[in-house]
Amino acid sequence: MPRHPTLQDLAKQLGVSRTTVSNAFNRPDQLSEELRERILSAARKLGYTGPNPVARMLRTGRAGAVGLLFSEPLTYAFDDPTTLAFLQGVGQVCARVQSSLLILPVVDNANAVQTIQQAAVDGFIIYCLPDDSPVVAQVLERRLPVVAVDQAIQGVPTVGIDDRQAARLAAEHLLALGHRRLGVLALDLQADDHFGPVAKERRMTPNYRVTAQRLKGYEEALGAAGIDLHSLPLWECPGNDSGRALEAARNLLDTHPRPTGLLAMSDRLALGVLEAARERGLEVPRDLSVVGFDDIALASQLTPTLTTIHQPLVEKGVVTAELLLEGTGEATSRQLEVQLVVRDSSGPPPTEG
Amino acid sequence: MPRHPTLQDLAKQLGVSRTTVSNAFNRPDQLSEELRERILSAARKLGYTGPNPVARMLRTGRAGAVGLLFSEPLTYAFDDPTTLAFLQGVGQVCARVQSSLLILPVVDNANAVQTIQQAAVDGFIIYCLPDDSPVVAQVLERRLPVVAVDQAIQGVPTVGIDDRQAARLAAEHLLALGHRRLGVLALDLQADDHFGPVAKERRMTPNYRVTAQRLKGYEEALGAAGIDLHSLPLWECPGNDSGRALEAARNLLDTHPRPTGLLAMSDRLALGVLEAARERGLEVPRDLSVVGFDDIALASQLTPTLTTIHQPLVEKGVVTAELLLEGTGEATSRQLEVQLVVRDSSGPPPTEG
DNA sequence: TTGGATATCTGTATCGATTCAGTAAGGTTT
DNA sequence: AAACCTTACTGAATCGATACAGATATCCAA
Repeated sequence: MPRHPTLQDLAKQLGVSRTTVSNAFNRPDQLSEELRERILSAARKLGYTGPNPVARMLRTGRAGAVGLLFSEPLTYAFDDPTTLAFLQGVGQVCARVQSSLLILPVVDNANAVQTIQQAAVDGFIIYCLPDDSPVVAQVLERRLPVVAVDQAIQGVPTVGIDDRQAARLAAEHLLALGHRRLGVLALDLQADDHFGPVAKERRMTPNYRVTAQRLKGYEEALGAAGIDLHSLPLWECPGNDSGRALEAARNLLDTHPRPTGLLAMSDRLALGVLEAARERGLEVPRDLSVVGFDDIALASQLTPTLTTIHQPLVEKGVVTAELLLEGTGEATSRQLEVQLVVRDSSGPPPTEG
Repeated sequence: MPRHPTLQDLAKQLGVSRTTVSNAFNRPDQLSEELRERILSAARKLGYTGPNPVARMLRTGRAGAVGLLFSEPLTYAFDDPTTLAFLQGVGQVCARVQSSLLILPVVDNANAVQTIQQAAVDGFIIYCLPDDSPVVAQVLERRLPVVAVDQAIQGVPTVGIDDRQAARLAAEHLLALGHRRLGVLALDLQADDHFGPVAKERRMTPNYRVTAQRLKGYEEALGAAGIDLHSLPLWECPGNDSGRALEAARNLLDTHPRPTGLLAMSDRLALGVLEAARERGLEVPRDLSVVGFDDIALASQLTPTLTTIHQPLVEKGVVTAELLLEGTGEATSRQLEVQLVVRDSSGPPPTEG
């Protein structure tokens, strides 16, 4: 198999300089229309497919791609409306500046070193890695622009929300309605895929900032009402998986006395709660109130519609990408606004029988 | 800001050759452990972050990434369990050969030219583009390895299933149960996002091979039972969107006489049908039978569980990536096996009242 | 003692483009 | 007619690495 022809070959064949051929492709205004036509048609004849993108990258110093790091295998990562909305935002900006998205699935930390070192990108987005992940260190070593999402990393600009305040709004809502017996469905506290009730010690050492902050928010609101968060049942559902949330909710709803309200750290977890309630013959919100988090599209389409914390997911992606790609030197962190959205899944607790 | 140090700088500082420094990073067995240590520690001190991936690419001729082309904007593309399972398969193989995944959303065809020409990849996967998309031509012009999925392109190996035969199985199943009044929810026939009933003329000129083949399969089965496909109501739901399928199913179920069975070209569309039936107070399968397509994970978890055509979605991704990345020269097309999976959503039609 | 492995390191050519300073021809201004 | 632009094109330097063919030095067997 003969190798691809290069710009050099084309130039030689036509008896013009490499520069001129390059200009034919990149700066049409730098040469006569006639010569340009001649070059392009010769290119076609010769099977020249245009300037080699890798060589161009090397010369121009621009990769035309941003790297997106996930801790999860691809499927789990994408099978999540929150992530998807975020990606949509990132994609919008990428399209605008002619960049692509390089997906870097970080499965085991061993091969991550290679993957990260070899990625031809102009910058990285760190999305949902545990705070102490060695991957973060690897990324920083590349000394490229980095933006973290929902995560505080020393010296790295962050895009996120005030998770503590947001969670607090959710808990205060149920408390204001009169609920006192509550339960919590939590996202990952640590990166070990632990599913089940959470022992007190584990509650104290979460590795994911988002989870930690939201727990704190719940704790503050409850504390103000004289309730100790750690006296409440708390179930960890890793991977934001509504199937597992269903399982968790079953368990929470089978305790006595049954909680009258459940706080879910995501709408997907709340979905599992709604399903479990249906199974148990509990009517929402009459018998059980549920508050989610995120306000995914589905939240307003369910029956009943879901009371939740709205966060601007698409905007999060847009802001992140803009910070990374259009950042004028020193990028700074951005905190986006959240909002409690009261819908049909929450109401006053049932009066004691 | 001083530029990143290079391998050259490091070599000069240490008084060794570039080759040796390169070997320190890539072939530890080619130099003494002691010198290697010295080099690596000097690198750390100097802020050298390892061989520049772009320069390496240029020299080695390997990009370490595969390009994945979608016709849809990112969100729609990923918000689909079928695509996700496929991606999981691709991701597995990529991880094994140390490649990343470059996502190339092709929104408008104008900027697609740029995007495709500039993509630093070892090959392309064409996923769900209309048969006549100019993007396909663009990709072929790069003269890189290409594998198409569910799509027949001249001179390009394809991974897919026998869609016609599969659709036929679905239709035959309902016919064998005794159904005669059927309706169809179709995927995209053309790339114009048309939603609604499909006129006869449009049925004749589908641009998506998958849709075309499945229609043919239905037609064959129906024909064998003496029914003309084109006498049945057929509703197009672009984007594999269950929300739109709900809307479509409402319309199909409100016709008189009401169909006793609906054929959905995907499980997601079938989801919409189940929801519509619930709204109308129809019990499945007593009042209405539904057959999906794909056998996504959810299909076996719904109430009722969904009768559908199983296709190996993850395997599709694996085979595609293997063909592309590990292909020994001439890759050949691969057809994967499908299977009718009978579950609870199909049964005999109601006896005429 | 000599020929041949083995281990360790070097030097040059090359990958395929872009950049930038420069040149020659022709046209304009004063 | 001299001075000055424009337009259209050229050539050398460069981006940052890897491949490959040597070059020494060291050690061992015959």
